[in-house]
Amino acid sequence: MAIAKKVGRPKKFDRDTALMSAVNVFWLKGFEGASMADLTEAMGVNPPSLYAEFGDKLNLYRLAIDRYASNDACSPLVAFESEPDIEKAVRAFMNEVVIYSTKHESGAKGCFLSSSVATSAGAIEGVQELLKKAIESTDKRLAKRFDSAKADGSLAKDFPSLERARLMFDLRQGLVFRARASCSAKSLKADLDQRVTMILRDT
Amino acid sequence: MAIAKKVGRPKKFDRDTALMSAVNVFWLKGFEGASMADLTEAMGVNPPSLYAEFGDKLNLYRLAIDRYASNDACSPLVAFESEPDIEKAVRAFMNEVVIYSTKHESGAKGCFLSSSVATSAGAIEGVQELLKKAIESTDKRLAKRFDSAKADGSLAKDFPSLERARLMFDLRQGLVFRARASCSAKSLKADLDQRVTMILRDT
DNA sequence: ATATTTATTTATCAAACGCTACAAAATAGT
DNA sequence: ACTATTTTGTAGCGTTTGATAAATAAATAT
Repeated sequence: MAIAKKVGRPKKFDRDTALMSAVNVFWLKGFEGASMADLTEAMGVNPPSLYAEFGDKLNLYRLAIDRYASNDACSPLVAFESEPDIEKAVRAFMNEVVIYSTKHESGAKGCFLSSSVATSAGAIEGVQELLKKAIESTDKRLAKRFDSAKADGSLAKDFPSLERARLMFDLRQGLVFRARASCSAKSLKADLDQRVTMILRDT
Repeated sequence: MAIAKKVGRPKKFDRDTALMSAVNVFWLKGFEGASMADLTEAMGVNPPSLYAEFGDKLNLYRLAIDRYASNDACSPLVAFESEPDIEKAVRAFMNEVVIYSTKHESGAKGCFLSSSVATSAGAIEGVQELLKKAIESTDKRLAKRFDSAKADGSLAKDFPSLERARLMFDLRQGLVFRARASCSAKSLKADLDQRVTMILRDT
């Protein structure tokens, strides 16, 4: 029933595509830095349609954060989860982080949450909570992969999954911050080997 | 000759104090999120005086970034540099990062550069460069302390100072990001011991 | 065909924004 | 005391901003 025909003039835009365009604008310019004119243009949605579909600017922002944070297809996470060998998986994750934060198709550097949304956590209602949830959820998602590796014997039974998940995620923030400051992908990969070892080292 | 009396009505504000107040406002609200009304009020400087002293909003922002980035008194760095024992120094650094990013007197969470300036690096001329310089300078400042420890024999001669400096700084970004999302200081200290070990481990 | 529904388009609105003119006030030099 | 110099305080300038009213267009239902 997803494509059930409705009465009335059809929408000219796809909701999810438009929302992702909004993410890109907010990512590049921040909440206050992104004007409604920027958004309507990038999304291909006129102001009245935008307000009817997404509510006001703040609500659109929250929806954009939610859309981005709950993206199962986040490439570093997918790389980490889909590679069977745990060492290669960790390496693939870090590698994808570098690619993602330096060469995103939208042109925006870094990560939407850590390079852009973080700012608004200081002043905009509800953003802190969204960020916190996203962090906890990512920690858990990373830890789950370590748990799988423990289950199949690739990692020791006492491997501290959650601690190393947090470590991996924190290292990621460092890379992403450097990427936002336009450090080169090459420089970000300098310490990759050592960090993979570090993340997987026995206790 | 610093306090040489000048002709004309004296200024009502101290330049550096006002600049630090501007840092706090930008830290909390971001560049576009901070209005000139917010700034003039927090700084205790009327608009005409502000423009005469600091130029326009963008110039004030650049000055604020520079003031913050070149602060020799940054408490985590000072803690790291002043503690003679290298292990205690690393621990003190991480500990101060947690305190600094969760309990700053201004009420702002995180770090001005990584939680706030990073956003504007996407759209505001010159900010990327300022950020990159601040990162490189901090990497080097941290590495210097490791070099001292190598010189006095506390660390092995082949200890990779710069690599571990980058590691320490990247881990810091992770903590700071969590702090901005209002994670508790206690939760940020959970992995402190393991991370100190990690940073100092022999190659 | 006509009515009903929904979305689009265009043109704006009031409010907030960054910024500045202007006159009063406070200092030092003579 | 008077002049020159500099900063302050107030008020308001022209834009830009987030958001909307009204008319038009495109679909389905009967």
